[in-house]
Amino acid sequence: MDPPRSLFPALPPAGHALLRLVDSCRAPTHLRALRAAHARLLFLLRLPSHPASAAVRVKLIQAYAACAALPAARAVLDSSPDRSTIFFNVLLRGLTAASLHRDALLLFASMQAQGPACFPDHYTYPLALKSCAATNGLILGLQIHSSTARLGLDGNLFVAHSAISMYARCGRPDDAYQMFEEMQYRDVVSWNAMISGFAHAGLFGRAMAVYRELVALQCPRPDAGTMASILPSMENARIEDITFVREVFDDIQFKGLITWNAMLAIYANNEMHVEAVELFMRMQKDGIEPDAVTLATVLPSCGEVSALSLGKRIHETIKSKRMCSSMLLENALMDMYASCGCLKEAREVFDSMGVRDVVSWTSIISAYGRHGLGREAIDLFEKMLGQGQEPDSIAFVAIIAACSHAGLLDVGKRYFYSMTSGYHIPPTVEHYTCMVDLLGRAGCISEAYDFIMMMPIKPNERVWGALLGACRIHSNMDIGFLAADNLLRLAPKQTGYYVLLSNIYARAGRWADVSTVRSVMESKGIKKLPGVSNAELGDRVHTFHIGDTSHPQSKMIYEKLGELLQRIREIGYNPEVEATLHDVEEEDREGHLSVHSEKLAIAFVLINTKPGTPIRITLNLRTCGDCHHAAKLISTVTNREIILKDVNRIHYIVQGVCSCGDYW
DNA sequence: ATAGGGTTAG
Repeated sequence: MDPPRSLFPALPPAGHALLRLVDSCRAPTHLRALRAAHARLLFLLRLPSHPASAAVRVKLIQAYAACAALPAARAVLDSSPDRSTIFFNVLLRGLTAASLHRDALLLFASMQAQGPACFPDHYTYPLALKSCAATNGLILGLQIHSSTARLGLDGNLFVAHSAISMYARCGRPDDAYQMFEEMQYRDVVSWNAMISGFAHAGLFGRAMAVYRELVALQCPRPDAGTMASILPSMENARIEDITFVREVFDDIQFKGLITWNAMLAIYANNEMHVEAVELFMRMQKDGIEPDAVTLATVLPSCGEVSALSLGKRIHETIKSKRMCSSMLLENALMDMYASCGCLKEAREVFDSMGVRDVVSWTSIISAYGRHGLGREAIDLFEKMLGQGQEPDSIAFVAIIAACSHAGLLDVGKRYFYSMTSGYHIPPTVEHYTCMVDLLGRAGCISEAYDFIMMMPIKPNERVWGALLGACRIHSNMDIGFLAADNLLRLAPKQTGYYVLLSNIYARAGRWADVSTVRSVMESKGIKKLPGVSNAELGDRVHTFHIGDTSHPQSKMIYEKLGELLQRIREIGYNPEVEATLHDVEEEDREGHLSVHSEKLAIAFVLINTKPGTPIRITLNLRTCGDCHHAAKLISTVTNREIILKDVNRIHYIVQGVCSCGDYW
């Protein structure tokens, strides 16, 4: 579409064509074309004297900013004799879009001195307030907000919304809410600003309350922005809130990409990976074209439910749309493949990458680590250093965890100590947890305990949990009880710890402590996370719970499982009653063990696939010793590879041998 | 010719 004639009175046809070209320059790769068009415009119009000059310059500033060439955009502004507020507004927009908020605020501050033609207006203030919010600049934000009031601009919705957002993000959520309540007229963005404001202030409950109030009002209607605004409040959300948001989502008439992407992210952030995958499938059925954000959101969920064929289809989509230049997607692909046990494919993605960042390296290092291939992880870490890529805090978590999974005690320790000595990266509680794990699994229980005692930060539940797990493996009850008591005192949120605690105490006959565990769980309202296994078949993910009989093929699955258990008993399987991590009544133990969700999922895949097809299962807990043993023997008698991803690592089982070396 | 809320990895 041509720009309005009135703004470009004396522009020849060639000028219009050039302006269209300028408008189409929206990415750094278009910069050459933009410079060329700029040069030809200069020649054609003999800028700056041409009557259309101002409007052309505004377009040039906009285009340079969109191409991330901010100095060039600035140069156009500086060289304009006829500059006015709008020039500054456009450049400000470019700076805020590039997150250059300090530069934006400096530019804003310079406007006043340029004279009345360049005074900030109702377009300028929202941008300036946004930069205050992003830089936590409450004082400046207050000053700017009071300027808008002096100029009578505070009734402008754009100004009001950016002020609400600024207050909420600068630690004044109550002031934000007061402004919101005092507004004469509110549109949907007013509500969205308040919802996201509370979210960014960490007040998730208040964000949800405002969200529910908006929905109850029926007017204005929630939109894509509403979905995106509630998203950050929905980490570990209550299931009724998620269901509620889903209903709102279903009611949104014209769902754009952001609406879909936000709903996908809500599922993905709440461990509802099957729902995320199903929503993605529905999205495709409805003919909505996914973008890079969609795919980066759904790929981790594919990994979490072993949806390898969907993951591969997404990979094909990425290739066919030439999205592969996006590092974000390549990194997500590596993780998806690794979670599905496809180390080779993960490595192929890594090797094919033109540019790699620390996230890419960390992804491939942790892929090897999760597979128990510590040596390869170390080689890659060293290669990363050799190529001049600086490791960061998370890269060290990955390499120390890799050493831990492979039992490489000394190397792991060396990496831990090199963090502070070589890289000035202070270890976080994550690193300490990995170290306790590393020491504990290697059998250095008392060293691990001393390590915790000397930690400069307060050990959390994961640290004590790692020690307790190690004590269980190595049957060190003295330190085990110390760890257990500390863990119990922290009233951990992860339910798996209660099972671990309960078992430890029960094994020692400390029944009083067993009932304390139960009462702590009850008083904190902690419900056991039910064990769930997932397996993909065709274009669906099938889910199994412990003792599940709801699957249509349930009868066949149990028959198959009975047959399998019979066959593996013949080659030495004996249910490890004591090793169960699921707490069940004593007399029911052996019966219960046979129906752990991972066993059901294995039987299900065996029934429905051709001989030799690998069996990919994911489990949302740590696999228990009994299922691990059974899976190894099943892999032998059925001649199948079993790839079991649990919360901690990947068990790649071939002919009765697991990649974890029975050490997990 | 310009402005508000908002989605993506280790």
